[in-house]
Formats: sequence, structure tokens, C-alpha cells
Amino acid sequence: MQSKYPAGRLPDPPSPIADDGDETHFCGTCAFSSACIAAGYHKPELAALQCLVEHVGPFRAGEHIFRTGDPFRAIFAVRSGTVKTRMVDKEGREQVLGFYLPGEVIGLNAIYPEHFPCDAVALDTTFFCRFSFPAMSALASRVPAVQQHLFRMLSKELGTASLLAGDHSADERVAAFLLDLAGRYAARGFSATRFHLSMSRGDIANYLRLAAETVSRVLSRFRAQKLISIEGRELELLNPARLREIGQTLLRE
Amino acid sequence: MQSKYPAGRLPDPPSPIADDGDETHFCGTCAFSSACIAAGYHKPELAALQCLVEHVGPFRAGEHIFRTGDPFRAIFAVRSGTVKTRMVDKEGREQVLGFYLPGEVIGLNAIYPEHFPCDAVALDTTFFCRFSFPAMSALASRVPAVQQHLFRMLSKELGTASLLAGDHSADERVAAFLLDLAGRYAARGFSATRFHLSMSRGDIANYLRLAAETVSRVLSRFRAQKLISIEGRELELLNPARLREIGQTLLRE
DNA sequence: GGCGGCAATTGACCCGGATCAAGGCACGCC
DNA sequence: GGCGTGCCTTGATCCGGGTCAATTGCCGCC
Repeated sequence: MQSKYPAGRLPDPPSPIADDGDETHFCGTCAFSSACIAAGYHKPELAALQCLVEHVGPFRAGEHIFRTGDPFRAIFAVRSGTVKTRMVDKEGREQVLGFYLPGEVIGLNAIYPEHFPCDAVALDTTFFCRFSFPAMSALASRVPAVQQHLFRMLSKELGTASLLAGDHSADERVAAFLLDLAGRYAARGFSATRFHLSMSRGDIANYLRLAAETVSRVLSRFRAQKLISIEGRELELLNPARLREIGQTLLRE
Repeated sequence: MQSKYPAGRLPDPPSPIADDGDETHFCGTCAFSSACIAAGYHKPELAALQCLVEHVGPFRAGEHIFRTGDPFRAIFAVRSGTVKTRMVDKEGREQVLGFYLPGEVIGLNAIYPEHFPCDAVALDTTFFCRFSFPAMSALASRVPAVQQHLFRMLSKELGTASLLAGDHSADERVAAFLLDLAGRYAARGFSATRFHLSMSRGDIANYLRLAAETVSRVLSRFRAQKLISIEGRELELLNPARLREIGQTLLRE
């Protein structure tokens, strides 16, 4: 297995979300799957999709996939691993914008400004499908399914962006965050009740606009109430229904 | 002037942002202008844009342009007036998602769910250009400029959606809000230092995730510091530079 | 004119979560 | 081993903004 990686870049121990060893299975769970496969993998137009996609990686934890200000040329679908996007203001304070799991796509917010407005940082060892955006646009003009797919992905991200905007308590935010992750894992075929948190408490807190201490306290409280079992970054949801009650105002407003 | 409106629907007194009397000038400031005009108004493909657009209105203050759950068929460019979009949770609490000024477009976040995920409510008398989305998609397939325009508008809205996500003080939020409005008015050719706030203090507060009382207090403080002049909903920015300092972490993170 | 309703303002009080600080735990490195 | 370094947890304190409440001003309407 390891021989497929460049020397000196040993991969992390295989994680439950990594799936780069099984390409077709990955593609089945990817956000582009309907464009790549379902809509007719064999049509000549869609063969073009195979040409404009490029497999990149591995990136190790902490490495940048792109940086603020980089010229926008491509969007990236996560094949395995986890990514955070963030902005850093001039005082150096970090602002986490989102986490991206296998099958999800980063870079869409760079289309308008034509430069990436944020950093993308790997949280563990990650691989990507890189889609040249000019080529993708051109393909979208010829294949309505691809165009529609892009519209839908963009519109979908608009919906999720407004999620953490509300003024909600720390409990609501954390509960909703855990359930959101669970749902996204489930949508890609992974366990919805047991998974690994690739991000630190600090990243979670930053994303949820809380202090790291508050996240820690809420998780401790949830554990005491037997809502979750958590040890380090290994999480199990013991009472998803109750968590849903707590976070529901935030999940579907 | 009034004779052009249906009986019983007297318009509000002409507002500085209304411009429906001068169609070509409006189009020059609209978010679709490059698609409608600049990219070649006379090409046969673009004549189609004129066919799929429909002028609708007037809507009076408080009337809905669309409601949560309505099937998505079209997007709307504001021709004159102001709109707020909002979600209402099951407890009946309102969540303001955004305000839209003349030249801006509402409804993009409905593409993915195929139903409007929010309400759009007129804040004063408003007129729209209604663009059938299926027709627009079809046109986008044939005219790359239209497709690119849609991608850019969607991506742009992604950027603004993440603006109010940060944890910022009430002063920062209000200052950034006022400057954001000023910039958007300026982008459409209106005064950047004097304008009318079409929305109530409660709407502003809700949008900024503050209490109405807090917004009121901040505005009073800004007035005492000679940063603004405000009387009711008539606003003048007296010291935009200082406001920019206050709100800068939020404006460009 | 007087009344009622709504938006806005202002003051008094309180609470949730930030901040500060201390300690524990697991890891890699010399 | 001993030590440093992150990351996480837990406790003590503080403050910004929410909440409650009273007042004012503005309109529309009877």
C-alpha cells in the first residue's frame, strides 16, 4: 500500500473516511457523481469530464490546498480526508468558514472574485479531484446536466452558509454541528453515529463562533447527560433524537 | 404620474432609489446589465432575454414576492424599492437573511431545493424584472456570457453570506452594515453618504443578530460621536473613514 | 382634538459565554 | 528518563449585549 506514496510522505493510518483505494466507489459518493456517472458516463461529452479532472494529493495535515489571493483556476472535490476553509484578518485572527468531507467541493466562492477569498487547509491526509473551471464552464455550456449541477451546488452552499448566522446558544450550536456532520457522513455512506472529528476543539469553536473552552464544556455536559460518548476526537452519538431537539431551531429555521 | 398605477394602489412618495420611470437607466445599474446590454444587446440570442423577462409590480410594503415553499420558477431583479428575505421557524421567530436594493437579484438560493427556502417581503413599493429560470438556464447553455453571469452572481452571494457569520461587537456590525449599504447604493449610482433606511430598527437588529435596543443605542452613540446624522430612517454618513475603521475587521477579513 | 397603535429610544438589571488562569494528558524529541 | 509542546479540560471572574420596562414621538383614524 505505502509504495504508492512518494518517499517521506507516509500517509496517516487509514481513517474510516478515506476511500481513495476504491475509485469507483468514491465517485459514487462524490458531489459530482451525477455529472460523472449517473447522467451517462459513456457519452462522448462526458468523456471530457474525465479529461479535465486531475487527481491531486496527498496533502498532509496543515498543508494548504490553496491560499487567499491565489488566482482561481479550479475547484476541488475532496476524495478522502477533511479540509477547513478559513479567512485570516490583518490582525492575524483566524475565521473558520467551513469543513469539507469526502465527496464535497471547495472553491466555489472563488468564481466571482476570480481569486480565492480564503485559505483551504488539510486537517488530515487528503486527496482531491481537481476540476479546471474554464474547462468545466465550457463543458457546462454543452452539457446541460453539468451546468445544472454547478447551479445546484452553488445554490446549495448558499443555503448552508446561512446556517450558523442565527443567534443561538452554545448547546444549540454544538448539537447542530454534530448532527450536521453526522448527516453529511451518512449522505456519503459512512456511519452517522460513530465518526472521527478531524478538527481540533479550537477549530470547532472558531467555526461555531464560540470559545474553545465553551465547546469543551458543552461536550463534557453532553457526555454527562449520556447524549454522546466522546474520547479525544472519537465521537459516538448515543441519543441523536435528543440532540436533534436541542439543535432543531438551528437545523431547520 | 399616479395615473399609471392601479386605482387604490397609490405609490409611496417617490423615493431616491426608485427609478422605474427610466428603464434604460435602470438596466444600466442592474445586476443583469452585462447580460442584457453590455454583452451585445442586439445579438439574436440576447433578444431571447427580452422575451423571458417580465416586469412585475408594484408590491406594497409588507406584501410577499414569494413565500417559503413556493415552487421555484423564476428569479427576480429588483427594479425599484427594497426587499428583505427571511425565514420563520416553527416557533414563529423571524430570521432576516438579507436586504436587496435596486439592481440586486433575489431567489438564487432556491435553485437547489427547487422551492423557495425563505420569504421575500417588500419593505416599500417595489417593482421587479422576473426571469423564468428554466428559460434562463436554457439561454445560459447557448450564451456563455449569461452562464458566466449566473455563476458569478451565485458565487458573489456566497461571499456576502459569510460576512455576518463572525463574532463581532455591536459597533462593528452596525458600522459594517451602514458601509455595506452605502457601497451598494454607490455601485448603482446613488449617493453613498445620504440614503433612506427602508427597514425598521427591528429588521436591522434581526439581520445583524442583535436586539433592536442595541441597534438603537449604537446609532445614538454614533450620532453623539458625530459619525452619522440620523433622523428616523434618514441617514447621512458624516465620517465614513472612521466608520470603516470600526467595521473593517468585518468588511474584509 | 383625542385616542390607540407602532416604532424608536433610553434606563436598569441580569445572564451566557468570553477571558484569564491553572492543571492534566499524550505526544515527540534530546 | 526528562522535558517541552500542543490540545483539552475545568474553575473563577468579568462584561457585552439581551431582556424587561417606561417614555416619547409620530401617524392614521374615529
